[in-house]
Amino acid sequence: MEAAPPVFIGTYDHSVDDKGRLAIPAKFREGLGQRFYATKGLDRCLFLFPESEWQKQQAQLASLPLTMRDARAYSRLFFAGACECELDKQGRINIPSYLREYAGISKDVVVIGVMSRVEVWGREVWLEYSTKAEESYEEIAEKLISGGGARE
Amino acid sequence: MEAAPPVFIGTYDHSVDDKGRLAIPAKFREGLGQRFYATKGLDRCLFLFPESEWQKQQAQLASLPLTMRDARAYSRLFFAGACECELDKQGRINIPSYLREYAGISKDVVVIGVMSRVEVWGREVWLEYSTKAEESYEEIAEKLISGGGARE
DNA sequence: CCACTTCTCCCCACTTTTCCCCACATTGGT
DNA sequence: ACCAATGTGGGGAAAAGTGGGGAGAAGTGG
Repeated sequence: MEAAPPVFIGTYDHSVDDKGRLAIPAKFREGLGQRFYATKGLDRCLFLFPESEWQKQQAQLASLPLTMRDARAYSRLFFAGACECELDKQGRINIPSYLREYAGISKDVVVIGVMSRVEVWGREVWLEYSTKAEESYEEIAEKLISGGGARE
Repeated sequence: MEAAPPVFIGTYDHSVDDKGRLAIPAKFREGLGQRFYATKGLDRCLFLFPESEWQKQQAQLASLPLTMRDARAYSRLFFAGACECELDKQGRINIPSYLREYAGISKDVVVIGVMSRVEVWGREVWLEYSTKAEESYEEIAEKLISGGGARE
């Protein structure tokens, strides 16, 4: 049993082969475990959650009132888009076609660690997103770091 | 046990070899520890944080909500741009290619100590930056000091 | 109900990259 | 001038990423 929640960091360029298989970066394998969950993420990427984190997300969504239109819509996409993944002997998973389409994944993908989750992006989608985001990176950084940073 | 946070100072000219390895200045090794973290810093340089300092940054970002677009973008860049580093027997680390590209590092680098963190610069980038900064050194000083605070 | 096609999964093999170790060059101090 | 410590380079073992073939399961049509 591992009580400490895994922290995923780093960027990895990988590729999906003709059979729809994607090798999970070795550094993420231990944290994700043998069996984990993939679903439609925000901003046209895929989220990969380890079992424990998946439970959390699930619990969080379950607490939303059924009456909220947006909550319903989000839950539907989140769960309908989900998929249980299992690593094969080479450390790869199969990404179902509907997830590949959602994320615009054909061959070249970027796998990134974002704290408690792993994200999978189509290469071009990621380049566009990250380029745009970098523009405001320093701006936000200054706010966050000077705001609540070293002191306090 | 060293409770006192390390203070890094000084400038060192080092080089990255063909395999992407960079020798950490001996004076920084104790302060950084055997295992530490590298991230995309501000102004096109890399930050190296000792474990404790990294934890602080991480904790700060963990509290940001997933629902905020800007927060998501920042978390992604921060964690995707991060990397766990470990000193080899010669006191070197491996700098992943995406970090080298970000900082414009090819061979000649400058490693500087800035209080609680260590920074790694591409040589040319550093020369340009420091030259420019030196010109306005006094100017900046006046702003900071007479202003009475860091912001505005 | 049976035969065929299709898809999935598992295993093996190859290529590339990463990591670890040893050896040399250079610097600074005694 | 010698020794010690630091910075630099390279070679070899191990691991990671990638690709392809074949057995088995599932879906389809006769």
